[in-house]
Amino acid sequence: MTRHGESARTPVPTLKEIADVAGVHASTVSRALRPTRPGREPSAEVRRIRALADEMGYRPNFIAAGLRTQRTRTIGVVIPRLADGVIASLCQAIEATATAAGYQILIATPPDEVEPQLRSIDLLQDRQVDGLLITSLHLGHPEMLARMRASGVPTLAVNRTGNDSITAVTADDRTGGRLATEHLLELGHRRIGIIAGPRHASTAWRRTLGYRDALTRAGIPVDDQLIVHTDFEVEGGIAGANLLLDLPEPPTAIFAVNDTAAVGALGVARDRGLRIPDDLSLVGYNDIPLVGQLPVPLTTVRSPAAEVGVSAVEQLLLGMSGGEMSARTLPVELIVRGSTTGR
Amino acid sequence: MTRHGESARTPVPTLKEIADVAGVHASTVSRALRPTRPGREPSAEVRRIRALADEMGYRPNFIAAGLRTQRTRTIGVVIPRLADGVIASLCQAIEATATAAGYQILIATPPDEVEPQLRSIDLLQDRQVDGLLITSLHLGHPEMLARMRASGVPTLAVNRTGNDSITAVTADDRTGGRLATEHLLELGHRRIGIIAGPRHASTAWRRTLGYRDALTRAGIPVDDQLIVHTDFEVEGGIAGANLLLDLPEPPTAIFAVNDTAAVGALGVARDRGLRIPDDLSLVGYNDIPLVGQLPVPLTTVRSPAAEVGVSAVEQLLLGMSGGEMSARTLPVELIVRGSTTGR
DNA sequence: TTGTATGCGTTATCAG
DNA sequence: CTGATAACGCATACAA
Repeated sequence: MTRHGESARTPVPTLKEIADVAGVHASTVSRALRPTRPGREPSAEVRRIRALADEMGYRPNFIAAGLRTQRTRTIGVVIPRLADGVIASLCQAIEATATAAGYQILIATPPDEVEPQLRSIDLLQDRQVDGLLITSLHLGHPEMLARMRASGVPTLAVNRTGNDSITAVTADDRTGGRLATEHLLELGHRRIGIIAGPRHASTAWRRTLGYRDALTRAGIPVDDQLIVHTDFEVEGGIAGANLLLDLPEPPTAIFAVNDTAAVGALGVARDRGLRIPDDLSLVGYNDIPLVGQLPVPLTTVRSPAAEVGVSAVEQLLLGMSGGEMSARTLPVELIVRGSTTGR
Repeated sequence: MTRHGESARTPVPTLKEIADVAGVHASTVSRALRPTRPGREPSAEVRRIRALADEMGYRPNFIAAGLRTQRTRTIGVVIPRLADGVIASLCQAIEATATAAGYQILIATPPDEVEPQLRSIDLLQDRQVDGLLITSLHLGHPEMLARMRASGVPTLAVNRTGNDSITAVTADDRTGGRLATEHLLELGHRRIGIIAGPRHASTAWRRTLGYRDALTRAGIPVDDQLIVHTDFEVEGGIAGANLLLDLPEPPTAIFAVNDTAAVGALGVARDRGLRIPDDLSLVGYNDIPLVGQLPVPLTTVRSPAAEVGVSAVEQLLLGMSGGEMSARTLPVELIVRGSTTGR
């Protein structure tokens, strides 16, 4: 009877078992199995051992190797809201880049609150990850930094910024927010509402900062009534749009800081009999694949989620090999489609 | 200088270091730190040791413990197409359930091809995962089964079925496909096209099977021209809809086996000047949050992605504790909205 | 190049 | 209940 209670399993052989069959010492097998230095031919003995290991179905035990070398070839990823398509794209890019570099990723996708996220960091560190990627919404939280520092594991913020003391790879959200708003201003809109996402999410507030930038540059005073905070989901878009459109002096255009919320706003417009873009202009953010195919395709800002993931892993790999990680801010692009028009 | 080249890090203390300070043996610390049996008070000595460990910032090393116990408290998840929102929801549910049970998840999201997926399975097994969840599209592939058997690790198919020899937790895709098609039949449609997804994806072909079921029951011969295979993305929906609508005798209704493809079809309808639902009825699949908010909200089938994830982890936990895993097929629900009408 | 010995941090077994 | 010891599987410093 085996540990898990199954019956017949072919046990994976260990180095020692290979060695016994080969008539050499385990350490010899260990050495024979490690990659030959480039340019050098493996000796006949090495080839023999490798063939035997292969035949016996040898597979290295990463746990044992990790204990010995103090390197697990594992990257921890703390990534709340994984169910969101944009976040998932980011995650897939992280995984692909890590895998290509010989790393695996250990994922935690805790709720959007500080405590669970701290627990996630601890758990990943307990598993001796070689590096840590964090897309938390609460990076500014002091305890967060303390935890990240504690273990000395190279840690990088992805898609978010917190404190300056942690290196971050993000998209240029502030510019994105400004581009979206400037586009509406150029079309002649003067009352522009913004569905601004959660207060504690740096992506959201940086896009909102860009919105403020644009208005300020245009000499238009910022009306705080026009800034509504909600969540990133469809429901948030619905709630936000209703708040804005119920104002005594409602906006003629709405900028939602993500596409999902923009679609929620779309539903509200539909229910109120407002035509897009004639009665209301709408701008989203992220350019998720769906929004280009809507009956009225959505004007939006394309944010390079996959590139952010790739770049983050690259920086982290650098950090893990003793180098200095540097912050990256990747460019975004305004995609003008049919949901915005002049007035 | 530490391994990774940083300077000042507070090294995490080991059991031995705690023991030295406490003036006891490491094994005593180990025992003191494991949970007291419920109902029993921890002794004064145990409390003293725990307080000291806490004060010194002790964190258990899972790698070392795993080597010793042969249990890593890790579940491997092979989950292609993670960038898809539905898959990501499934993944998040898996993670949450696993975390709640004290497990972490190691993720691989390989491309939709056999070879990379086999590699993913091997890599996860090399890391001594205690159990394996696989949402591969290629579960039928013989090599796939061989690999899954090889290590004796409890393995479960999620969201897919392959061969009967592997236990699976899925949604009832066949019924879903039938419900969608029956709805269109009841509305009077007789030429119903289906954007049927990839041939090798069991979810897709089971939904297609349900489509065939419905037609057969209604005594309507299946016209193979009306079944077009594409991918799961927006682009697939566009290509599929174009193929169908270019037929000499085009369908009056289209059933897309996922919402994303349905939105692609929506774009095609828009470009061709076809009104939904008057000129063309459209049914999707999954009920992603967006589609309820479209100008014409989409009729679709709600598939319980999160529940599938939860149930899969529950079954796997059962299997890992020596029990017998059993197959689950979770119910789906037709959601009728505005994109379908009679003719 | 090969074998020997040691240790990574933990837990299980055994004797006291 | 505690301490000592061994072992998990591997990698490496050192000696041969």
